[in-house]
Amino acid sequence: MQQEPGSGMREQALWMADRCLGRRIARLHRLVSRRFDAELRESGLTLPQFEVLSELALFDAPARPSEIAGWLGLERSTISRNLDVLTHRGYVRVAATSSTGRTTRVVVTEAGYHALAEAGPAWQRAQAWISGAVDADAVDALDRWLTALDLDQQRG
Amino acid sequence: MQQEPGSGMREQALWMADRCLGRRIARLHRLVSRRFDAELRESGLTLPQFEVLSELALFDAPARPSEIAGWLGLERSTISRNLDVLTHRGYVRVAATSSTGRTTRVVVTEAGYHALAEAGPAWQRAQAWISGAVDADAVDALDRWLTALDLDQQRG
DNA sequence: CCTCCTGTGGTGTATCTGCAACACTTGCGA
DNA sequence: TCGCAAGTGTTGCAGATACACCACAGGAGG
Repeated sequence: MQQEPGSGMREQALWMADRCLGRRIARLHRLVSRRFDAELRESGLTLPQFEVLSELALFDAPARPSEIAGWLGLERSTISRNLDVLTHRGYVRVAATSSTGRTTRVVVTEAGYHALAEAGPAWQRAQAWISGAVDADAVDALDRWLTALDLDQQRG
Repeated sequence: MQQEPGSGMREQALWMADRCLGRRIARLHRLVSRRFDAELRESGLTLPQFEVLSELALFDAPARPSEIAGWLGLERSTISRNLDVLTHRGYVRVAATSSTGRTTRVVVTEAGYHALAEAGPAWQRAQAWISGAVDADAVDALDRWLTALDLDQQRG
């Protein structure tokens, strides 16, 4: 610190780099995302599309696009485009529109449920690979993390 | 299952959607990534750039691009482009090239360490937000997950 | 009834990533 | 020494995402 300003900087940089959570979570996401995409490719679904379809199926009622965006942590615009794709394929159906033609509520069609079911084996392979790598505690930790961050984000 | 083929499909789809790990990890990544990018923006670094710089700093020796790609779970091509950007900004320096001009080894420059240190406060805000959401066990679980998947991927 | 204002859906643009393909290098065995 | 195979850095291309922005809807208040 006295004669070597670079030395202190370097120390701090290493400390940050070593414990950076963003780095680790991003790496986990890339590993998992690639695996899911590779497995799901044969079914024609990407992971984000699978996510949208899943959330919509879980909600089990006509949902507004902005709701879906909030659940998934995705941008509203991204949801809008993904819904376009899914609607075009017949997996999702517009349940209500405003007077100007904007879609206000969407639901999963029978074909959508069928696509999800058809992706089952591929999904299971990816899921088994990931869940088999660790114990159940890790999954619980992941869920706690998500709910905590969600609550925190809603407040601020 | 007898007269309602859609019923069984729907059940399976909900089961998958509910426990899908890809969905949850992707959501966590989006939340975390957005936060880091937002905080780091003022320092001019994106999360991936920060990751590359960090790994390189941790390695503390001239590293080959493909090594970095392996550590981060990123594509070689993505590393190549990010290194271009970082080199152009002076944060990274090419330490060795082949006869055809390909970069074979890179190191962090003094300016790179300086950039990392300068991003410290912003990084700490994002890091505190995320790590403050859960207990230390979750971080351990995350690390276990990464090492397990990494080992599994190296084998096959 | 009108105006403001918040929230929402959609579009344009820039950027980034991965995949596929290419050129080159490195190391091994004939 | 000469191929041949595996690995590496780079680039073209297609796809997806986020941010900024715009147009519209639904209330609150005058």
